[in-house]
Amino acid sequence: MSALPLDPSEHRSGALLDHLARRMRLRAESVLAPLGLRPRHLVALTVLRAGGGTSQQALASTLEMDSTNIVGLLNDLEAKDLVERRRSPQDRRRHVVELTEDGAKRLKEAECALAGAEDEVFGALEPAERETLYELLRRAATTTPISCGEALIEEPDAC
Amino acid sequence: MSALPLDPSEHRSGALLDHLARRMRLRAESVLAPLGLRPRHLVALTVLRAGGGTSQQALASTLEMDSTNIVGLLNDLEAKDLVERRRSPQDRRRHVVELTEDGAKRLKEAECALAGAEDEVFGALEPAERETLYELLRRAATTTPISCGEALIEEPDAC
DNA sequence: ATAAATAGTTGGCGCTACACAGACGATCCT
DNA sequence: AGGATCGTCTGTGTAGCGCCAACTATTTAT
Repeated sequence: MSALPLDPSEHRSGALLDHLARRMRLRAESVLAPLGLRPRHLVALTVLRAGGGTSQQALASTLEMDSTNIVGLLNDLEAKDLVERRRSPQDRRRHVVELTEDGAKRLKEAECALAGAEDEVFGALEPAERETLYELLRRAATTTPISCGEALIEEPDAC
Repeated sequence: MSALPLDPSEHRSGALLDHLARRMRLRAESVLAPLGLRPRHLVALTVLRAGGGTSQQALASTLEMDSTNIVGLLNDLEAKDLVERRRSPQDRRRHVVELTEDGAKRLKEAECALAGAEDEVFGALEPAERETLYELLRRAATTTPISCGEALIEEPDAC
């Protein structure tokens, strides 16, 4: 298992990711509608659960969204008491955004409700494989991109 | 490997998938722009490469897009000679859509160009893990959802 | 042979997501 | 005091995309 002729040169996951995300999102939309949530809310809640209390601009950076649009997103979530905005004691300009208990519960409910949708999309994978997939995605998601200096150093562009 | 205490009950990949797909798409857009492509074109080309010659409505079903929008998508690709529409000899109403040589080449170029973007998004994963991820995504993507009767039979909704 | 169904195309309408820009209050840092 | 920063609000523009309707070419069913 050492000198595999592995040539991952063209094994780009981007398009597949896009494709599957779309499939999931389509299903998620209808499943989540009765819960008053949208896919994008789920993403925010998930990030919030993983990251704990973060400022809004940190959230904007993680979500890679414009901060002005984060406002509306959080307004939605706060109106439903799924999220709480508290002023930071250190810097009172900042809002520390945090998941409420209700938010965590609702997130869990939503995830539960999504089981069927995932069964459809990931039907080809066995439970253990899905778990592997989840783990890989989770790890990739919980690291801020570009943060390491890698991208700055090398840019070979030679495939 | 039987009675693992694995509890994947709340390990839903949907949100992570969405999140990472967004990150990739944002980067892909700028990387692909010089090639005259957009993320959605990449998805279509990828599906086409995997699936061989398919009718447009089959493509619409795979991509889970409205068939009227498939037309424009294919117009783009055909205008660039990346894709070919031929009438099916069996059923002359149908268009058999197929990747051209140029299309396959361009797709490969695009994938090559996306290497940097993936390095940013999947920086947390080692090459072998990325390969695993790719393989899981590929398998999940190359099976039509709902096609099996699974989803029709069971709908427990009890988590 | 005639009717009905199907594949693709075109055009238009409308909604949603989002980026972007401008202006504002509150607050921090010099 | 003055400038930078965080969050908020509002408005504008654009892109993706679903959906409806009409039309042609073709197949299939009666």
